[in-house]
Amino acid sequence: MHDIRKIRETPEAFDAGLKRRGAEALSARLLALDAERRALETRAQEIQAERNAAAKEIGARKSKGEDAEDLIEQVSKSKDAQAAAEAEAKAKGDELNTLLATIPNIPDADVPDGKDEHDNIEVRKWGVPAAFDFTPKDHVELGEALGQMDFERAAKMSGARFVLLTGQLARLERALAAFMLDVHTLENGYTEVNPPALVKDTALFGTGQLPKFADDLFHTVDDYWLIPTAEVPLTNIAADETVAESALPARFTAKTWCFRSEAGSAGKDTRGMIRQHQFTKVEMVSMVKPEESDAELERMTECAEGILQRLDLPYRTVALCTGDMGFGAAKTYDIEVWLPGQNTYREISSCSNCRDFQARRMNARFKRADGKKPEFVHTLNGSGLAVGRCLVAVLENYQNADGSITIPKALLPYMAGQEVIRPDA
RNA sequence: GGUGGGUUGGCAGAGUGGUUGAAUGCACCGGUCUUGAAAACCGGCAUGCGUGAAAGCGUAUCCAGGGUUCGAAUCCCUGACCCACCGCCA
Repeated sequence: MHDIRKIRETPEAFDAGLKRRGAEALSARLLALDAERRALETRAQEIQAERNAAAKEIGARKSKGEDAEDLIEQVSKSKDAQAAAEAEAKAKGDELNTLLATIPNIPDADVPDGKDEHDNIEVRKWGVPAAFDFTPKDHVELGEALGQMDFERAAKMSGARFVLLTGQLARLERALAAFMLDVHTLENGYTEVNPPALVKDTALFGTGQLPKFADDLFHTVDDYWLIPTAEVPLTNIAADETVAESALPARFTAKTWCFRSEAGSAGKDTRGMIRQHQFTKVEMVSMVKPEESDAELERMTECAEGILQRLDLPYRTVALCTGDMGFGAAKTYDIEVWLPGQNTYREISSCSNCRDFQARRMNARFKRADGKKPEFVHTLNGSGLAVGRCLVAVLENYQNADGSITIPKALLPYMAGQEVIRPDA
């Protein structure tokens, strides 16, 4: 959500930012609504002030036992005019807010301009894809041959885009998530959270999924929404709160299921575990002071990359261009892991600085020690990592010629002594 | 799901429909006193919005939304949440 006062002050910069994202200039329309709203509000307040004064006078007269009928009659007349002005002001305000709520965040100055993912810029690359002396299989072939990854049975009960992991693969997924959580909590300073997976619409408005992207979400009949990412419950921890400066930075991590309708993705990544309606993800969220959010984005991205480094999975980090960034982000790094089965890098993490965009929507503030007015915090979120896709990466990168999977060293403590995953006996 | 009770400032807690943004206490900030501190005493102490160069002025806010009234923290209706008990339940 944007600050209308800031738009008032620098409308050109606002429109220029929208243009970089491929959106039309809106400041003129916003400022017209804003001016109308304020004029109507002032008029309503003037009428109200007169009525309040009259009501006081009536009270004063009555307490002295005097007659006040003339005033009562006079004041009654202004009632409709006031109600009308108030209603109009509210209508304009609603219109303004409705429009504001659908406007994406403005990209940072250093975000590369571009139309789509082809214009993203690689900022670094880590690791060297292994050379196989056989043709590497993709995770579907590997998992099904192991007899521990079953798309057909999942489809029987749930339809497309679900999977049933069993045995050692189910354990491997659990191991990955536990490993990530341990690193983030024990080494990276994040507090582990086990949050609700069903939330109200206000929470989704706060992080920016609503009102624009309802189609991407699952909605229950009794009006809950399934979270598409733990970013939603973790960031909303700060909603409607004003914390002390000393409480920042606040860092939270959670392993949750994420539920996405994938409404606009029909036909895309239909094979395998890459794009599912339900997947496990370990998420990181930070609330920081405005002057700290640039550094925090770098830090968070390093925390995510650290997981891949310790799993010895090759990856590259890209800076998203203006056209590929999410609604609430001012700057985003995607981390893409190497998948030998697809012979390409695929997104496994996305780390974003939302600045005060979400904080303003959910009213998340902090107060500096010097006692000045509360300010909005800056919020950041990043996957650390997408567990399902990480499982895919482990299978494809650690596969052996016979179809068995070597367990990455970092996961051995989580695998009950098992070093290699083989087909079920 | 049922019945009953509740929701007032940072906290606790008053508040006969009339000049109440709201008593009082605690906390907090400033001052007096003190070698220093404590105590005592004095004063201050909510937020949003509009307007204004500023001081200020106006307006709204006592869970939320409607209503009655010249006037609502106070009366009426609806809803949310909390607490207790009952039922059900991992």
